[in-house]
Amino acid sequence: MEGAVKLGKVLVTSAWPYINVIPHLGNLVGSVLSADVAARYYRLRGDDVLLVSGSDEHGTPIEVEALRQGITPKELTDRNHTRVAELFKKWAISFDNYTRTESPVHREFVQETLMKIYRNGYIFSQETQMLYCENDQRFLPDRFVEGKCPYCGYERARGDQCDMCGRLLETTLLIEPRCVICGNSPAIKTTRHWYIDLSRFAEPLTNYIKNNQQLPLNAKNFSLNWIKEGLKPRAVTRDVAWGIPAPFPGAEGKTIYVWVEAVLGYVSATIEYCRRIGKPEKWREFWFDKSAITLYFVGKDNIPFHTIILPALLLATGEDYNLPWNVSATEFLQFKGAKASKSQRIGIWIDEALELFPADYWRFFLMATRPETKDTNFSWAFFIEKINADLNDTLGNFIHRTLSFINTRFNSEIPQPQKLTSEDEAVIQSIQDKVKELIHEFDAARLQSAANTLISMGRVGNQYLNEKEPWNLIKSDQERAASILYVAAQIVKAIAVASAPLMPSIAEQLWQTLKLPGSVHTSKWDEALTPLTVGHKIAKAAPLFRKIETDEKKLDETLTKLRDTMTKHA
RNA sequence: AGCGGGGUGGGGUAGCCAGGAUUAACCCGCUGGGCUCAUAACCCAGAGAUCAGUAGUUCAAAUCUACUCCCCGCUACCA
Repeated sequence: MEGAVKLGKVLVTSAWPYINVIPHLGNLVGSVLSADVAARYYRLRGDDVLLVSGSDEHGTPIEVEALRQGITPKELTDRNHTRVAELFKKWAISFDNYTRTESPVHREFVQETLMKIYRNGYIFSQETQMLYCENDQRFLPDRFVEGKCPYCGYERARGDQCDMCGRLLETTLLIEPRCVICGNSPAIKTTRHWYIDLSRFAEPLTNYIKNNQQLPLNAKNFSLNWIKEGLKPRAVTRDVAWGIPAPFPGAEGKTIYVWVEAVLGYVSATIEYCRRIGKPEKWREFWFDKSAITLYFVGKDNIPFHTIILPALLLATGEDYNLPWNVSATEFLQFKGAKASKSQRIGIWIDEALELFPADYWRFFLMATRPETKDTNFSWAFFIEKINADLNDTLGNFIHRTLSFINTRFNSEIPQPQKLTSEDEAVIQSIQDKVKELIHEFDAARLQSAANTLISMGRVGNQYLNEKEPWNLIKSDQERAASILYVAAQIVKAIAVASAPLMPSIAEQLWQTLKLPGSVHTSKWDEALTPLTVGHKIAKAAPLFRKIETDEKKLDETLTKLRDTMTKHA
């Protein structure tokens, strides 16, 4: 059997979380979680899948946060990386490699690749003027400078934009500028930086984006527009101590811009994984084999880094890398109408969420509300609705009424059906159609629809049982009742497989209740449509979900309390 | 300001890029009915939307075009 089917290569990646803080649900939904759902789906399809990502840990905001806490940047990111990696495990994110930008493999790969691009003549250096804080001995990115807006007089305008009047600013125009870190007035200082000349890739990038059939509309339009407006050279170096040293001649003391290294991390993480499993050359299958699929899950704020910067870097190596096959870009998950903000306590963080409800509840909910075409809004009311009505009442109840019926009336054995009627066949057909629908949705990264389709399988089951009333038939026509439950049991099995990408532990629990061999996660998608054998004994069913009995107000209070105790421990 | 995305029954969403094979779909809620196997869960029927507005293209527009209003994001050194 082995080797009979050529497996598809699928590299699934997620934008690298920037770990100055723990991610919130909005960070998770479009990137890491979506990537995991997709990866789990492709594994079930039988593809050779690699899910990689890592912590993005360099740059000014990390340095500043470390300074605030009185520790070194490395101490900060060691701690946060460990914490975030643990949390992703609890969220059941099935990374093959969750690495970090401090990884030696990554550092070496970034430096080598940039030197390659440099030797190919796409990188030049140029002097520029930047604000410098003498007190902190640090160059200040625009957003680390505040001052009075020259247009509206707002006292806390940032160096790049005034939040009050919305105007874009030249940092040097700020009245009474001050360093956000220490409050002193910054000076203007000349410095040299290295730039990649993106404009030289305008044509290949345009062709690539136009011809990419998978790319969602938001990513496509945004990217084409960027190119149309004219690609400008982009600095690949920063005057920051905490980062990967720039390898260019004369660039001593400079580090690589975090986004440039983060996107190259997709490659380095693949290399690192393949070395670890003892197949150091295997990474090329994912990055150069033209039949391989590379799938990126990102939030809309970093579309250009994946549709323009990364492809440009890959093209600039001259090595025929695979460019992103799809960049699934989500809009934002808002919280009660506002953007998540740690300081204003708006939002829910991924550590807190798990203290309140099981990971699978969140996973399902987040996919069901995944902001695929527009921003969506988190509210407890909607969360409760999804968990109670969809998971518990529709899906969970169907599974439970079916299995417990088999437990009590058929001695926990899959009953022997008679010849199935056309109505029975129609229901089975309907479930097969749902499974096919799921395949289309997962293939197109339409994960929100997939969550709905999964629930609709429960609806089909509930309708079927209500219509056939096996609880009455069992009194008059035991054999007919047996047929009904046989069919219902097949639907349950299909649900067990189909729910695996979205709710891995619930799916596994169901798989074990059905007493099927091994794990649902090592089985195959086709199992969804393979019937349970007659006489097969199942375990005693227990409800898979519990209804949420509290209300919005109580949940908010619980969260606030939780937050206070967690802060104390931190 | 420029650019991108969005505005769809009371609430939440899909459909729009490739206009019509639908009476504008789905979930929640609401009204009425049914069922009692199941976690007071389930099922059926019904009310409720001229798809932000205006003008246009077309035999045909939620879908394409133009303009207007409102919300979100980005604007290249925040990451």
